[in-house]
Amino acid sequence: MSERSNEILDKATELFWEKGYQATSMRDVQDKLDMRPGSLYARFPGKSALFVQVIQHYATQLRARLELTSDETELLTATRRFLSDELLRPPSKRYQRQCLLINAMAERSKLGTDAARALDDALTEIEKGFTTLVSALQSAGQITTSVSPNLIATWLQTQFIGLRHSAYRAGNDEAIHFFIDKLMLDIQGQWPATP
Amino acid sequence: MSERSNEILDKATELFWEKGYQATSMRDVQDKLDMRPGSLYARFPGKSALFVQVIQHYATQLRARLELTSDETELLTATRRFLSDELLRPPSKRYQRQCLLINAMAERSKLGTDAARALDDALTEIEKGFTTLVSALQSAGQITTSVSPNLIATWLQTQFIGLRHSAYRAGNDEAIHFFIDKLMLDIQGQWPATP
DNA sequence: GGTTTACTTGAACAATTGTTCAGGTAACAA
DNA sequence: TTGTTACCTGAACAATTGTTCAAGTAAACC
Repeated sequence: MSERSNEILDKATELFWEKGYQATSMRDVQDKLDMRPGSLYARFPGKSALFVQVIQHYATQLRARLELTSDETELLTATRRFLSDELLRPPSKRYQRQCLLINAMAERSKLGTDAARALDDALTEIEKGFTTLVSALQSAGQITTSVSPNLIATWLQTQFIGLRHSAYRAGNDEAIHFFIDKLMLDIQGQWPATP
Repeated sequence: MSERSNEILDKATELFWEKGYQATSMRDVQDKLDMRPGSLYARFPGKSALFVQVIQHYATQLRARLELTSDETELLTATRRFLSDELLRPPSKRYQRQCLLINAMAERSKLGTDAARALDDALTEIEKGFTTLVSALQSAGQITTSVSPNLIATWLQTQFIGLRHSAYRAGNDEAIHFFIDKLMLDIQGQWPATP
């Protein structure tokens, strides 16, 4: 992957993240990079293929951040810091508080089969990252082992999705801190009987 | 509002809900209703105005369901039933598991100022419904009063958003039941110090 | 020097979009 | 009957979309 291709991917990620898939035109991408259509199509076969690569890049990075969190020693503290970092993106990059993949899910019907597949794979990839974290927490004796790591991981991802929406909409960040605190209590709290 | 206009609104709601705002063309609406453009534009000034009405209709109905829930005597049971009903929409209407408004939020940048405003208002409207429910729960002594009803309502709405995404993606519904059980424990569980 | 390779340009295409409009129809009031 | 109102038809519009392509450029390799 050449330097230029990486630059294209980065700028395209910004656009797709901020505006969505359909709302981002190839001309938007061209303008942001000062490129002509032919140059862009020489590297990426089309809009859909470009989006697939953006999705994969995004999921790989997010999972990497989760794996990094799972390697720390103070796991609960690390978990809290991970959430804070993701949820409290500064005002200049507020759009990043929403999840690119969840945004894409809302437009799933207008994605080609390949992009829809890539989207599903990306969400599964991230779930794996959460599972690693949950397993680490269980091994360290920080949370219950009476519920399977996969199920807790899905629960955690669900919390994460809800919180990202909330963080995007929220007027001030105090409520977000409060919700993170609540989550830290809940994950250590009581769990229902496993189904 | 005439009978025909209501029919238009219903069909348009289905389309916008299932496919999203941009992905739904006025021709889609026309085809679904076997109408010609002029007939449609005689009743609704344009696509954006149609979407505004769909949003308002959607929010009004959802809030009404919350108010109804708040009127029951067994409030915790009613809350659980509300969640089950919303989250476990049958396979034929699976798209309804996602929230129309949250989907619309992902396309916010491509909405006109009027539609964006309507979207914000709709979300506020629903939050009011949650606040009513939480206040009722507090008055009945079912949950803590040490946290303001508004904050718990926002928390509950956050949970609801995450769960709807999860319910849409989930392969089987057992995990969803488990998450609802977990939510019912958490809402009665420990809460952080209020900010 | 000659040839290939990779990249660029800028115009153009076909399809789809939201919307408009001149003219038609049918019911109802005066 | 006459006029009004409300709705409808079907073709057409201008703009935007993703994408293609013939032609040019410039560095790399023989």
